[in-house]
Amino acid sequence: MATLKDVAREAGLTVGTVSRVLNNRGYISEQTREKVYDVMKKLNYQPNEMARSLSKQTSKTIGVIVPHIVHPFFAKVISNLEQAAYNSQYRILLFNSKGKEEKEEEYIEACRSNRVAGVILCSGSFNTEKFKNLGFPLITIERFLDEGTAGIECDNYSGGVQAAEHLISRGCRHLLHIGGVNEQPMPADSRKAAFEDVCRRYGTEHHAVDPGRMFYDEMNYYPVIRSALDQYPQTDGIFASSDVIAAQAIQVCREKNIGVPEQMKIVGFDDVNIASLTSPGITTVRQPVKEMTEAAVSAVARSAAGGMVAARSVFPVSLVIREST
Amino acid sequence: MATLKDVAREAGLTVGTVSRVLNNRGYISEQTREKVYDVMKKLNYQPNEMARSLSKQTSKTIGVIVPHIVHPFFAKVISNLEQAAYNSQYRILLFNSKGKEEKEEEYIEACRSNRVAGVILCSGSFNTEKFKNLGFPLITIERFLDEGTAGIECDNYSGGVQAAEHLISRGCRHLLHIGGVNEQPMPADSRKAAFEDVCRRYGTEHHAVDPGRMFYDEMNYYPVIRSALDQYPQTDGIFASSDVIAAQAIQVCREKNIGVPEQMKIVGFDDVNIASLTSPGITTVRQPVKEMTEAAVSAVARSAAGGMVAARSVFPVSLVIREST
DNA sequence: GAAAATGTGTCAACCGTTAGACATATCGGA
DNA sequence: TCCGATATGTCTAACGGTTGACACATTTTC
Repeated sequence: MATLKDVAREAGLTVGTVSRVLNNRGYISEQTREKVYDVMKKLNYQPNEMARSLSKQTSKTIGVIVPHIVHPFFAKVISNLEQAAYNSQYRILLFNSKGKEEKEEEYIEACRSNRVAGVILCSGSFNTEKFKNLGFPLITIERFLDEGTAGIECDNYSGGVQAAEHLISRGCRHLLHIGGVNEQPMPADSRKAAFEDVCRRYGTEHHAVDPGRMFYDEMNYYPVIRSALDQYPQTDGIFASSDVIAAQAIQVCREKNIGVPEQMKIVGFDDVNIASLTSPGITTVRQPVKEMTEAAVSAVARSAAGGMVAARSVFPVSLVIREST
Repeated sequence: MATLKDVAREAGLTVGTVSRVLNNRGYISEQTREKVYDVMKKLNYQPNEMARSLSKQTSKTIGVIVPHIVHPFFAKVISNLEQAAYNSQYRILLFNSKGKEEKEEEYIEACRSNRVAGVILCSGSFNTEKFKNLGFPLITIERFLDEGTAGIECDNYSGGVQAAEHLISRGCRHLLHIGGVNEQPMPADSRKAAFEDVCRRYGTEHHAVDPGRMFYDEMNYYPVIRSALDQYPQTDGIFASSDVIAAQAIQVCREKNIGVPEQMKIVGFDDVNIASLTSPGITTVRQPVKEMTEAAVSAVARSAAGGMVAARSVFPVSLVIREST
């Protein structure tokens, strides 16, 4: 593959000069500039990012670590991160930790080896010691981390409040919360806390169940939902902590001949596209994923440029009302 | 961040020696080896992959270009590629072309700049000129490309045959095929061809509809499905070219009070996890994504090592019978 | 007991690019 | 006339690692 040196030779210049036109450094005559561009095109030259990064001591790559790729929420996060990265001329190196701490650490090390500009961590493990002195910013999305440079979350508590109040205002009197899969404290826990606070405030009967970690990979929440509905048969409103769970709750209701929304109202969380594709469409708490991922990428960019970033950013959520309530 | 030089100094050796223990090259005494490892741990040393790649003239990174991240099939492909890459010590640089040719080309150039070991292309555009003389292997998944080093597909034709014969053997007499989103010729087209061949052979009445590209991003096939069922009301069997479409077809049937599988039998394609999570579960043609992605990664690895790889590999599919038929 | 094989380690060139130091040359102004 | 600003370009030391060439012991083999 052609190198700067080849371009320089072909253009009758030195590498220094060519590098200057490439990086818009110093003074270069229009004539020289054009000459260089011509030759680059002719030789089908592409700068070697490795060499560039090595020399500049920083790369245009962002490490993204997620616990799951197939789950719609994370797929949406990844997709939006890719878009945001692209807009800022970054690339993403994708890692799937599968929620395992060892893999997460291993991937952080891989990022370090690749001298990424920063890491965006959406994963759920916990070993905070390993995250010190990494040499690059560590941005988290929906995840607590003292050592992180910046934490980005949605307003989970407000989301929980909106969901619960909505169900109550729709006439539900026996509420059920179905939680996520996390074992460690997560920002998302506030959803449940808010739900319980609201129920207590209104004096509404409520229960909560939590799928264990075992369901994480498979996204199969049916057993929990079925057993929860068997245990609390009078339930007339469900607040599910994700749209995937909500979608499955709809199916379970169908099995049991419980009409949604007539006999059972269901609110999800996230607003991923299955929420609008089920029937009935799912009323859900929308996370502004686009804004959150843009904030994450721009935090990396700013931090890489030596700038300051907010230690914690909380994005507002909004209730999207569809047919399930 | 600590460098090889730091490690060497601290261990009282030269960089050459330290590099040797790192790469298991030449003879090194157990004592020296241990000393080096101790110092590396002490200094929290991580080799600089940039420098390494630059020197070795090859990287441990694979570029992955997909047209969609949120679509369950591609999410599954990405997830499996990441796993396969991890197993072979590769990392993946993820790009979302959104099916746009310009972006695809841009991303191929980005891969070239990053001196990837190879590119795995699942995207759908067409400009074959640009893909010549890249300097690295170009592996495609479910995609035709003359210039590619290797093409990996599933046996789409056989899948179509199995789906159609299954529907007919279950007693369907008025079949409908709902196609995918591609505008250009794709391996997946054989699904439809097979379906039509089988129907003709059995003398079964059949029709086919194709969603345009417009549905690509949104994965919203409802309008096509609804209008197809309005147009062909006697339909009693659907072969959908993806599980996402099949899942939506089930919903449409529910809307229209058509019992699945009693009045309408539905077969999907891919076997992504929504297929087993809908109710009824979707009978579908299973693509061996794990094997296909492993083949793709190992093709990159082998090709990077100067080896030969099959120009075209076709993987067998199998019918997974669930409740929708 | 010399040649060959096995160990152990050093040295320096090279990978492709960047960027600061350093020539020159031109030109307007004091 | 000399000075500093403006333009244009060259040279070379990094960046962090790899690797072949080479030096020197020590052991084995015939």
